[in-house]
Order: sequence, then C-alpha cells, then structure tokens
Amino acid sequence: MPVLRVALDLPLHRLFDYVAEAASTAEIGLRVRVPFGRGERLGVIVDVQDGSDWPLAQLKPAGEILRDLPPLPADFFRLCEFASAYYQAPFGEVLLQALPVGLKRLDPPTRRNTRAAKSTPPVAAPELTEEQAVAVNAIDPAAGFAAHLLHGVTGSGKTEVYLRLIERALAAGQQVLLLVPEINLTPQLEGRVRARFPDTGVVSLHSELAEAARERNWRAAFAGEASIVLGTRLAIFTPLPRLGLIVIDEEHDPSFKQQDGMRYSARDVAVFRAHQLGIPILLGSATPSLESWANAQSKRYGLLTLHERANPEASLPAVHVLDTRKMALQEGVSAALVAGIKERLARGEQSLVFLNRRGYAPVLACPACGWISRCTRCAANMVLHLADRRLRCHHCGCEHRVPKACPTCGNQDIHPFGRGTQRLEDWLKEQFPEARILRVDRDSVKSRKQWEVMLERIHGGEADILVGTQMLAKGHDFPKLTLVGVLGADSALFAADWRAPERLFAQLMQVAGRAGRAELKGEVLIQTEYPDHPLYAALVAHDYPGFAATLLKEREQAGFPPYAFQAMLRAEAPEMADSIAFLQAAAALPVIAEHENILIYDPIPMKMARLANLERGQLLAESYSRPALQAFLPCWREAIAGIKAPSKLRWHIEVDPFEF
DNA sequence: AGCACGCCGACT
DNA sequence: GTCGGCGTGCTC
Repeated sequence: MPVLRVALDLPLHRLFDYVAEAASTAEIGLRVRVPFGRGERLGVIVDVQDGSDWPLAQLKPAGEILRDLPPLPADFFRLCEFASAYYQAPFGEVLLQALPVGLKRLDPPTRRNTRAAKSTPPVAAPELTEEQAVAVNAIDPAAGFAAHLLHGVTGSGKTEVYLRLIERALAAGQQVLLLVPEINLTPQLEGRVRARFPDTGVVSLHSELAEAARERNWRAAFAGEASIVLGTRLAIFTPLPRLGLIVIDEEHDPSFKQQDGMRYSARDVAVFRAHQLGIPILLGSATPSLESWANAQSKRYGLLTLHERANPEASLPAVHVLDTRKMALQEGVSAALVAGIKERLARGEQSLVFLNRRGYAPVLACPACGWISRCTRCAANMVLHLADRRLRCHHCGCEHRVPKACPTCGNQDIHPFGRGTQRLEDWLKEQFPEARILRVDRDSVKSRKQWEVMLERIHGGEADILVGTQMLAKGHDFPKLTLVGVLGADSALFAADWRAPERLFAQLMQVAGRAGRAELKGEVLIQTEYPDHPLYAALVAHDYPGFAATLLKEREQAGFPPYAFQAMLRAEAPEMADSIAFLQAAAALPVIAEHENILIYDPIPMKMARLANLERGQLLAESYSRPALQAFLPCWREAIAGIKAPSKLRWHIEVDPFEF
C-alpha cells in the first residue's frame, strides 16, 4: 500500500507517514485529512512512497484527500524547504503558514464566485527619463536570475521603472510579485498599479485583509488568474505558476522582517525565490539596506541609480542642521523652526514636524520622591496619553488611569517629562491658533480608512501643520509641503543597537523627501545636539553612498554583518536566572566544539529585559562563514531541544537577527 | 502545539 | 476521601 508523507502544522522537525488505499505521486501537493493523536488534522502530502521508516503496522490510514485546489507545485515546496532550513523553522509550519486559513480547515471550503473586474482605459505611461530608461533596459527577463538594486531618491521615479518592468513581464505572459512594506500606508501605489493595468488581474495580499478576501486573492494568484500580486512580506510565500519578476519596494524597510513565529526576511526569501526560478528581482530604495548596498558594491547585485528627481523642477530639499546647544528652546522647538512654520503659514504652504514618539509625554514623574511611571510587566516606562487621560505601555499594551497624585509619596505635583506628538500638537495649537494642525500617528490613524481620509485632507490643503511619527514619512507626495522639522532624532545616534543609525538615516531621508516635491522648493530643519555627527553631514549632502561606505567600513572593522553571519538564541521565562541558565547550557553544548569557525558569545539580558512579565535573555552565535553557520545551526537546535528547562521557558533561534 | 497520563495539596 | 495543579512524553 502506498505511504503518504504528510506535513502538519506542528513545531516538530519531521513529517508523518500514513497509509493510503490508492495514491500516486499525482497526489503530491494536495491537502489531506489525517488522524493525529486522538483527533484529526489537515496536512499536506509532500511525497508518496512505497515504504516508510516506521513500522508499517503502526501507520494509521490517511483520511480524505482534498481536491478542491490543484496540487501545490514542486517549486513552492522547495521555497518552503529553503525557508525551513535557513531559518530553523519546522517545515510543516512554514508550509501551512503559507496557506490562507480557510484552506487549513478540515472541511473543504465552499467555493465562491470571483467577480469579473470592469474594464477602464489604462492611464498612459509617462515618458521615461534617460536614467529610468537605462534602469529598465538593464533588466533582461531572458537572462535568468539577476538581482538589481535600484537606488533613487524620493521622487526620482522608481515606481515608473517598476511599472515598465511589470508591463514587460505581463506582455510575456508572466506573473509579477510586487512587495511593499505596509500596503495600508501606501494606498496610492495600489491605485497607480491598477490604473496602469486596468485589464489585468491585480490582487493584494496582506494580513489586514479579511479572511475571505485573502483566500479569494490567494486562489486567484495561485490559479494564475491574477497577473499582479501586490503584497506585504507574507505574500512572498504565495505559489505563483507563472512568476516572472519580483519587485521589492523600499527594500530596506524593517517590516520585511517578520518579528514573531518564523523570523524570516521576506527580502532575502525573495532573492532566493528569484534565484530558484531563474528570474530577475529588483530591489528599490532611496536608502538601501547595508546588506543590499554591499551586494551591489561587490557586483553580486547590479546597481541602477536614479540621481535626479523625475520632475526636473523639483530640486532636492535644502537640509539644515540646527545646533540646539546654542539656542533657547520652547517646548523643545527652536525659534528657527517656529519662524519657518510662520513663513509657510503666511505663504499658504504646509509644514511637517517629525517626532517619532507618540503620546503626550514618554514618562510621568514625581520630582519629590523620584517615582516614575514604570510598566509593572515590562522594563519600560508607561507613556502618558493626555487625550484619554491614561498611562500606556507601548510594549505590552497594558494601561491604566493617570494617578492624581504620586502613588508612592502622595505628592500632588507630578509632571510629564519629555515630549510626544500630542504635547507638541497642543503647544503648536497655542503658538499658531489660526493654523489648522493635523496630528498623524498610530493613535490618530488606526485603520486604512482613517489613513485614506487623512491623506485626502492633507492633499486637499485642509492642514497647515502636520505633526507626526514615521507614519508620515512613508511614500507620500504632499504637493504643498515645503518645510520639514525634525525633533528628538539624537537618541538613535548612540543606541546600543548598531543598526539604529542606518534606520535613522533612512527615516530622516524619507521624511526629508516629503519637502518640496513639486515646483516649490523644500527645506528641512534638523534639531540636534550633535550637529557634527557624520549622519547629519551625510543628510545635508544628500550623500547616501558616502554614509553607507562609512557604516560598511565600521561594520567590517567590528566584524558585524554583512561581514559576519549571526544567529540569536533567545529565551524567556518568569525569572531571568532561568533564562540565563538555559542560555549558558546552550553555550556549553558539545556540538559547538564539533563545528569549526563558530563563535558563541556570553548570554546577556535583552535590552528590553522584561516584557509582559517574562524576563528575556539572548545568546549570539556568529561565524565568518555562512555555510559554517548553516551547518552548525540544525545540530545546535537539536541539542538545545534536549536541555532540561522549566516548563514555562520558551526559546527560539533567529537567523540574521535584527534587534540587539 | 495539543493532549494525554501521572503523582502531591485544599475542598464538597 | 476526591478535584486539580502542571511536569514530562508522545503524536505516523
């Protein structure tokens, strides 16, 4: 009797075998109901064989094979195998995570009708600039795998390059996968794609889509009915029968990295997928990740540069650094910035004040006894939100009412320290009573709908001053915006996380790009206590390549990625001592000595040591050789699984870790 | 991960 | 005397 090898959604690094009455390799890739333990589960048939490693008599008979969906193809399995091996994640988990929830249910779902899209005339393609044409022509779809980095400042017309390449792929009968960091923050990109290709099936795939819509879109993509798939990181695992091109917009964006479950980088998985299929991949950014930049410098990736803004009238904004040590500040705002805003108000132009800290104030404190509003569950301060008079922990989400007096000494005179967007908004309202001020952060914009309404109001000229967090920095064209002020950026300069400067540069570059996109000249004022920091010098000079070269040199000297390859073992338990003891045991395992070129650091508490009542530690494993690290990790993982630990202890391995 | 079985404290 | 705590072991 044939034996089915079945992948199940379990945290186990193995497959399960079942006997089937009649099955052939034609069934590989189909879903199957199988008895498991005392219940039943849905799995995916990964192989059909004559025998099994297990005693045949112990194999249970497989249940119904579901045939409402064509079999998942071999290249999809190979993609999941790669991710599973690379990220040390169980194969079944990787595989089933790629399916919409409806397809993971035991009962075959009822099929829904897909409605036909109505046809509208396509929006005409604008003429390409010379640099755009060079970029488009550099990518040869017939040449097989090639990765290209498209480096272009905001407004240089990267999207038009994507659209031309998409057009070409569509003409060749191929599907295109376009990945974006957060689809809800860039509704206009989706609009642009649909407007340009009105007769082509365009579907979006992201986590905020309702279950039914996500399944419908996934099916359309898998069936090859949709030729353009526009999605967030999770879309990289969609099986696409005719995939011919992958485009990753804002490739540096941290949201391509999944931060829970399987901690994968959708960008890296995408490069593997393109390589596996022998198709081109285009990575676009104004501030590429150092990894991609290094790959372009070493010619592993092609480098395509758009130096100029597509609209020649729109010059790059003038960036000025304001040394706040030499000036009096009012509520953290310099007189120069106030004057700049005043000027814009008089001219009927918009200003944006960027402060990447939401809430009213980051902490509430008692000057008499030194009490501060700490979260009881996390190693973090509770942020004051004055709008609803609550203290909120931005890490675990717990919150409570603002106390009227100090909880420890009873002092009535407790005050907020520091500034968030709400406080800034209040102060700006006092300063500019005649101005219309709009605050844009996760507290004021909670849904895609609200975000669209907000964008419309900004575009419609309903706001004179925008106050906001990095939400405001994401790819938007505000034609009347001519001044950007940046507050409180310095803290990232000296952060323990060595990736912080790279992120700050990208963020500031992005927010600076909001200023002066049309015919109006833009100005950016950055308030800092470190005006001579090379990061600000690079911003003033609009010199990403110079800044990247400096950072890469530092990374090389320090032996950091991309010059070293890392994996982080993290443990969390109610007591830090248990987490650290576990990590110490992992650091002392004999498998480490059995592998060459593996360096294990000492266990340390994480920067956010306590989160939601769990105390967390981490242990870094490093190698100068990617293959050496990859050979080591599965052995290490297995040995770690054998360590005796308190039952409440949880652990995971993160390959290519982000947070330090 | 679930979900069993399996041995020690406070309840009808 | 039982209900139930979660410690450990297994799932083809």
